Amino acid sequence: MEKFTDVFRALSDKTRLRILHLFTFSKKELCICEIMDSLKLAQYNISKHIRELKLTGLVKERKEGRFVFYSIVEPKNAFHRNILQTLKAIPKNNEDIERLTKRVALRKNGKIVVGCLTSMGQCR
Amino acid sequence: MEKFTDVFRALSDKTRLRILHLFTFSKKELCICEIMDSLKLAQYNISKHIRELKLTGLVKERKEGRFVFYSIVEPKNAFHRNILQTLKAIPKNNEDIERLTKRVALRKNGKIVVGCLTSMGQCR
DNA sequence: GTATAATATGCTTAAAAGGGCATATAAGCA
DNA sequence: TGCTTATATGCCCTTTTAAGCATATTATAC
Repeated sequence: MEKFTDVFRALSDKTRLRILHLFTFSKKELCICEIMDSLKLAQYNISKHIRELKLTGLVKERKEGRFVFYSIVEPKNAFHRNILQTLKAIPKNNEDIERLTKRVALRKNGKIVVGCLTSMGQCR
Repeated sequence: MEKFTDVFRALSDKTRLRILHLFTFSKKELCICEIMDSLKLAQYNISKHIRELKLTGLVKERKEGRFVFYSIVEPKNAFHRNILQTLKAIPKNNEDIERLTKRVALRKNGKIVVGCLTSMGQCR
């Protein structure tokens, strides 16, 4: 039961929902700098929230060089599937999506070539 | 968005999930004393948690004399429907269900005739 | 190796949440 | 009216949580 409440707790935060929305919209792996530029939040903030999402098993990571790519974990049971379905029913923040679209467009052949643009936090 | 995070927050508590499970299992209106006897928790505790569930729109109440009957609100949108679907995918606490079954069996023609049995809190 | 960029994390503080307990409110009944 | 029972709520205390800030870690490039 604890595990289930933990998932709900992870979803009970506005920033974490915004992060998850970026994933479900883009259907891509995203790195921290892309997320922080999309949400206009500090780097440490994104990192911490992503950590929560990772701990509850909603998000996974893949390291590639200096970057870490995060993405949604494919559901492995009914509960998990229902959670993702539920997320789809939540209206997304349009500004976030717009910024994400622009940000991802800066990739060259899928590779990140532009670092953090936002000067929030200390990532530049 | 706030509204959505509030629903998730409401579900991020073990006791509240146990309460909701009683409703989804019994498909009935339940009163506080039946819930406290089923979960073996103090009355003030149940009252407070039910209040949260009411505030987030997951549970509604109907007053009947000295008793207040609570029940699940019928979903009115996709998000709400998905939430209830998600709850179904969570394993229930068997002891709770067993106690609830016994407790509800004490009703006479659907009327509550036995008050709080649990001596927790101050309901008796 | 050194500098730099991406990400993680420890510390502090403020706000929220949950349990325990006492008490308030409200309705039925003697 | 006064008592009892069902439910609600205010207060205290402890724990958790999230943000801010500084700093640590890791990998790349020079």
